[in-house]
Amino acid sequence: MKKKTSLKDIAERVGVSTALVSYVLNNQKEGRIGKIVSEKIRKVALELNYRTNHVARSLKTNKTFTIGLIVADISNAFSASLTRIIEDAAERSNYTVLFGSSDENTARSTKLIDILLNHQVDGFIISPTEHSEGEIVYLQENEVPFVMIDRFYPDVAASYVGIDNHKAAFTAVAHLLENGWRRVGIITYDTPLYHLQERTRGYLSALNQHGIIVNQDWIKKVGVYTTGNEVHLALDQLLHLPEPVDAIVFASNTISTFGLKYLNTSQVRVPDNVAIVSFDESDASELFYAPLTHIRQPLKEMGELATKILLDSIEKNGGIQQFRLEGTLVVRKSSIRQDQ
Amino acid sequence: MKKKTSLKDIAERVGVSTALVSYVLNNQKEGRIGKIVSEKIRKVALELNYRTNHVARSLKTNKTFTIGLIVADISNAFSASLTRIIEDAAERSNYTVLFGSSDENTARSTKLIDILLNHQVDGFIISPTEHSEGEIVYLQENEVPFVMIDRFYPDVAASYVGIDNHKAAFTAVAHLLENGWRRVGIITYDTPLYHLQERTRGYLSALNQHGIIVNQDWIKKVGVYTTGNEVHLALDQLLHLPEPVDAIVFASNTISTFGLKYLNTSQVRVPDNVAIVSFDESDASELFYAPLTHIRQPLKEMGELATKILLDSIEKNGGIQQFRLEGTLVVRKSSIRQDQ
DNA sequence: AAAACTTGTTTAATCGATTAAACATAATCG
DNA sequence: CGATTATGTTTAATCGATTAAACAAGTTTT
Repeated sequence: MKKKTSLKDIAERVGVSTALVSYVLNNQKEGRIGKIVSEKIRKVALELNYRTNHVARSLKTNKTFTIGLIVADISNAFSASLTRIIEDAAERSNYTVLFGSSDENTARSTKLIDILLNHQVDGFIISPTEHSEGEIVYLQENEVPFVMIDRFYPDVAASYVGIDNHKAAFTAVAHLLENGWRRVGIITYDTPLYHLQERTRGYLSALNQHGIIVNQDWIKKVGVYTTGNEVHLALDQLLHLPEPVDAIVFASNTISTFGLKYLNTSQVRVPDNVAIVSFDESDASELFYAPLTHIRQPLKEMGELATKILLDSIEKNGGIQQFRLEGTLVVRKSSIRQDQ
Repeated sequence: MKKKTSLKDIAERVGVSTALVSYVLNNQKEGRIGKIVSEKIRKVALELNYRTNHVARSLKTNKTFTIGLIVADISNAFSASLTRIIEDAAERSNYTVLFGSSDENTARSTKLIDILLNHQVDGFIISPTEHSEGEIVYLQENEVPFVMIDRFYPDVAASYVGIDNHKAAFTAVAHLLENGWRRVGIITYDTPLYHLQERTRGYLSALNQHGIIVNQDWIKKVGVYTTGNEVHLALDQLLHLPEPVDAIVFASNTISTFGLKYLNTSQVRVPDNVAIVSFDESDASELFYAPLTHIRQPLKEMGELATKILLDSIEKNGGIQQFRLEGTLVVRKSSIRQDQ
C-alpha cells in the first residue's frame, strides 16, 4: 500500500505546524486562524488527498467511532435485516460497524466480544447466546456501553430492546383458538434463553386461559443449531400423535423455514390438515402455498432504538434503558380454516 | 468506560520495562527472556485482564487486521451468505470485518470505501456498483489491496472472483429449450454492470444457437433498486404479449423473489403456463409451490477464494488473480413440463 | 586475560493526530 | 504610553504498543 499523506506532509508543504493543520481540518479554533493559511491548508490537503488516520486519532481521543455488533448468524434473514437497520442508523451518526456471528455458541460469542474489545469498539449491540451472562456482566463491570437486542437476561440490569414475547405468543395462540383450532403444538428451541421461554409460557397461558389441557407431547424442542432434521422429526411426531395436533406454532423463522420446506414436500395440507403460525417473517411467509400467519417483530424500531440507546450511552453516558415493544400478528391463510 | 490496563501498568507492577512486557506477551525473543520474569508478566497480565490495544498496535505496525467488505445490501440473502462466508474465512486468519451496504449506489459506495479507508482497513472485498470504476481505479493507483466479488469491470486489471455468467445463462436457457419451451423471456436489470450484461448475452446466444429469433419484447429490464412493482409489470407484459412467452429467466434472486411472490398470487401456473428458471437460490427456490430450477453460484468457494486472494495480496503482495467459477444448474420442478 | 559470545533487560524513537499551554505580534483601552 | 486583549501560530506532551539498538553481566573461547 502506498504511503498515505499525513498531517505532517501537509504542514511541511504549507510551512506551518501540524497543530495548525489539525485545527483547520477539524474546523476548530474558528475565527482565530488566518484565512489565507487556512485556505492553503485545505487546498494542499485536497491536492495530496489527505484522509485522517482514524487509528491515530482514536489512539489519542480514545474513541473509534466503531460499534461492535454480535448477531446469531449474519446469513440468517432476521439477523441480516437487523444488521442492515443498525448499519444505517450507526452511519447516520458516523459510526461504522464491526460485526461477528456468534452461531449461538457461547465460546464463539466470548471470543468475538474479546476481539472487538481489542479493536476498541466504543460499544456493543449484542444478541446474546445462552450462557453468555458472564461476558455480559463482564462488560457491565467494565462499564463498556452495550445494548442487548432481541434477547436479554432478565436478571441482568442492562439495556435491551426486544418484544414482549409472552404477549406475542399469547396473541398468536389465542388467534388459533379463536379460529377453532384446539390441539395446538409448538416447535421451539431447547434452550434457557429467556425470550424463547417467554414464547412457550405465552403459548401455555393462552391454552390455559381457553381451558385447554396441554399435552406435553405438543411441545417439541429442537437444538439451536438444528439443520432441519430435528424440525422434520418434531413435525412428524406432532402430526402422528394418537391424537395429532391441528395447529402448530413455529417459534422462530429458522424453524419455520425448515418446517415449511418439509411440509411443502409432504402430503399434509396447510391449513386443511394443520394450521401454522410462526414467529418472524421471511420470504417463506409469502411464498409458501398457504401464506403464513406470523408475528411480525418491529425490526426497524428495534434496530434504531438499540442504536440510539447505545450511542446515548456512549456519548452522553445515558443510563439503562429497557424496551419491550409489541409484536404484530399478521393474519394470512395458514391459520384460517378454509371450510368455514 | 473504565480505564483499561496497558503494558505500562503491567510493567510497573512487575518492575520491568514495557518493552519486556511486550516481548513476553507477543512471544518474541523466545529463549532470551528470564523464565521467572516472563511468568510473572503473564500472571500479572492475566490478573489485570490485559488486552492489547489494537489501535495502538495498528498505529505502530501500520496494520489493522481488519478488512473492509462492501456488499450490495447486507439484508439481501445473497449478500448475507457471502458475508458470513467471508467473515468466517477472515476470522480464521485473525481478521475482523468492517462492512457496509452500497445499496447499488455509487456515491454511497464511494463514501463507504472512504470511511473504511480512514479506518485503515488492510484491504477490501467489494461487490462494486455500476459506475464505481473510478473508486476502484483509485484503490488500484494507491495500491490498496482489494478483490472484487460477484461483479467486476472487464477493463480494470484487478483481482476478482465471480462465475462465468455467460455460460451460466446459456446453460439455463439451453435447458429450457431442451425441455420444449420456445418463447423464453428474461427479466434482468437495467444496468451496465458487466456480469448482468453477460447473463443477457448468454441468454441471447442460447436462443440464437437454437435458431430462435428473439423478440425484443421478451427482454424486460427493471431498476436495480426495484421494490417489486417493476417486476410485476414486467411479468404482466411478458405474459400478455400477443404471443406470450412460455418461459422466463429471472436474472437475480431479488427479481426472482419478487416475481414468485407475484406469481403466487396470480392465476398463472408454474410450470403449466410458464416455466421459470432463476439465478441464485433462496428459501424461495424451495418454498414456491413449484420448486425452482436455478443457477447455483458456488458462494462458499467464491467467498473463501476472494478472502484468500485478498489476504495473499495483503500479506505477501500476491499479484492480480481473476477467477470465473462455474455456476451449477439445479433442476427442479419449475422448468419441467408436467404433461410429458 | 582479552576478545567474543550469551543471556537478559532497558532505552528511546516511532507511528499520526490531538490539544492544552505557551508564545509572538498586533490592536485597543484607559 | 504601558497594560490589556485579540489574533494567529507553535511547542511539546500524549495516547499505547512496537522494536532496533544499546547496555550489562555472565560465559566461553583462544
